[in-house]
Amino acid sequence: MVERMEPATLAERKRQLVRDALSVAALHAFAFQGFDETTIDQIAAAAGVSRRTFFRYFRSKEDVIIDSLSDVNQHITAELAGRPEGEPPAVALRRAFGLLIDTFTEYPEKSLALANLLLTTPALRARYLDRQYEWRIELAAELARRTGLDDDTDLRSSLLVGVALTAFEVARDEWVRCAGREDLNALVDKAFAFVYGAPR
Amino acid sequence: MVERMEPATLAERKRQLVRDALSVAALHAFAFQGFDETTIDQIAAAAGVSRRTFFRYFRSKEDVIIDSLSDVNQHITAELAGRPEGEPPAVALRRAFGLLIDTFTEYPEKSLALANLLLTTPALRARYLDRQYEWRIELAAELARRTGLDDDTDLRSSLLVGVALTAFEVARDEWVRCAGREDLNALVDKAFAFVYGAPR
DNA sequence: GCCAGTATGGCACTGAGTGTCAAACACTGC
DNA sequence: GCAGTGTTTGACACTCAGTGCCATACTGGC
Repeated sequence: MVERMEPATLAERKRQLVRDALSVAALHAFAFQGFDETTIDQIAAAAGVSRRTFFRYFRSKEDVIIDSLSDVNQHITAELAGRPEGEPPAVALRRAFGLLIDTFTEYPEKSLALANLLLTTPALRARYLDRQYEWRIELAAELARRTGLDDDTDLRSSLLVGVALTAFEVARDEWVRCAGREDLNALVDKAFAFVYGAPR
Repeated sequence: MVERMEPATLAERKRQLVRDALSVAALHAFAFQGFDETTIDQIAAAAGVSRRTFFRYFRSKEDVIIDSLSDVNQHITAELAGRPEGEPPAVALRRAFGLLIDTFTEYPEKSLALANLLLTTPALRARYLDRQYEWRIELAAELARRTGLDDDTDLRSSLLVGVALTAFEVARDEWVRCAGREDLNALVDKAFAFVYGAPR
């Protein structure tokens, strides 16, 4: 989940090493003693760097989590961009979200733990929702490009993305609520079918 | 906007007086020198109280804004609860949001300034979105009660509320984007018509 | 006028986040 | 191998957010 392809230079690989060490230390501390109870000093110490260095890699404690989600979001956006041109927006969005669902169902316990942490820690949830808000704008721009609409004068792409994200989030929340016992794909399908009731 | 009905006891009225003084001082400072640039010491000093007292009225700088929005949300939720039993969900939600739109169009400059502050200040936007998330759950519970559905086992009320809120937010964002030059009611109607496309 | 409850201010403390600077390190051409 | 350049790091100092604690002042009822 944290891994990425090897960069060219040694300096960058070293930098990535420190970043990963901080991520791992942070996630471990969050899981072990809670998010709010973990101080940045503890994370830095566990990763073997100074507090000041932590801030050279992450803007805040929250960003350790949020940044990794942004990577996934980026991935989904790229997937949407790669969907066939003629595909209806709702279908393209559903397919793109499929990637997200795959990462959820591939590591169910980890995903559930992360989602619980995200949704029950106020500071974290706020930052997460903010990130989703920005993502919604990015997705809408991509959808507007796909359909050839002017994103500025037309609300339709924003609405389509907003509705799709709502459907996904409600389905995911339900999946988290039942501790992953229901099938996430089926839940999302049901939610999409409901919000996109009649084809458009 | 800040006003509320006179409480019985004198102590409560006095308390409200301090709270209002802090609100006014904060809003003035935010407008005058920006949210991030305003310290809590400045707000407290401007309101004539100590920093410690500020925290006895608001949990944070953000909460000065967020708390007032929560009051409005509460109002809308009550309106939804009061809509006729037989009214379809989408219509009831649209009518309830009408109250919100009224407060926007009644004080357009103030609302636009507040919305801009809210959407351009990261910390504030995150807190706002978090509040909206909680509100969505409250509205869904109310809608479930109205329609006699079990909120836990049925995603439909959550989805209906989510879709309505998305429609409203996209319309409002567009209204803010065009600096209030378009009619907010018309924008929201258009958004609702699109997301609830076919009757269900 | 006494007593209980509450509001306030002052103080001290922890923790987040930032600017600055000097030392350590790696990478280049010579 | 060596000097020069650019980057990473740790250390220190500082501001500000947020909280606990306690002494004081004010308000109510009796």
